[in-house]
Amino acid sequence: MRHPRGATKLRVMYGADIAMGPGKAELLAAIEATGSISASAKRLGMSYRRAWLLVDTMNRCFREPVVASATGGSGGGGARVTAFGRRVLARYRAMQARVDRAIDPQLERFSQLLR
Amino acid sequence: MRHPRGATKLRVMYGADIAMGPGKAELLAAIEATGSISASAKRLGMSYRRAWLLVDTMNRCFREPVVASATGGSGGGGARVTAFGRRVLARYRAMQARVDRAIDPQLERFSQLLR
DNA sequence: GGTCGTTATATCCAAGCGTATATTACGGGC
DNA sequence: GCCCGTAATATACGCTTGGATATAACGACC
Repeated sequence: MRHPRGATKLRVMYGADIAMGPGKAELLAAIEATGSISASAKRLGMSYRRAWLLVDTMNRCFREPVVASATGGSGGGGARVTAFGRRVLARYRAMQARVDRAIDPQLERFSQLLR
Repeated sequence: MRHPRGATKLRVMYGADIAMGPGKAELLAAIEATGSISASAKRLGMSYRRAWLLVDTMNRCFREPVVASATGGSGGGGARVTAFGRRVLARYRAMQARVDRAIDPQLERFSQLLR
């Protein structure tokens, strides 16, 4: 099996930048789980800077923020995925799954052309 | 209409590099039309270096070369898309079209979440 | 054998992306 | 009011990508 988790990567563009993609979806899920950008970055093995930039891009691309963050307070602050953000994530994943299902048999055949 | 030519980009990976994607497909079509890598590069507005690297990557990724090139000779040489390469291109485009059709209505709805 | 246009290759440079690091801002809790 | 951990921001560095340029190799044609 050449593509365990699906070999297609769905990227939804908004102008020049990627509004939603595999990395941003994972990050969103991590923030939902950890309640923190820095903890999510650590979990996903990326720098805090990168994680923050991804969040910033998402918030700029969508009509409403997908992540709401707070500085200070108990625990120093944190970040949470908004209800809107959860909808975005769910719909993105549904699309990704639909693409995978639609393409799977053809991709299997196409992969046989590879080395 | 936010995605005139389809907003999805299908990239087929082979290890670390992209065996086939939108750019390589366009390049393949250009080579088929012009019979030359340099002419195709000019037509697509990319450097010869880039075009050559894309061709090289494709030839390394697939079981058989998708482009056969010749140095010297009448016209200084040239490049042609092999029969195998035409099959690769046709199948890739079929997959891309299938993805677009499968995802179109959902993508339309998803795009409404964007700014 | 010289000419010609293309492939193939090497070198240099600029821009973008990502990491690492440091610093500041923030606000609840003690 | 101080402490703490996180968000937010800035800077420096390395890596990769792609363009511009130069050069060599090649082979049919005259």
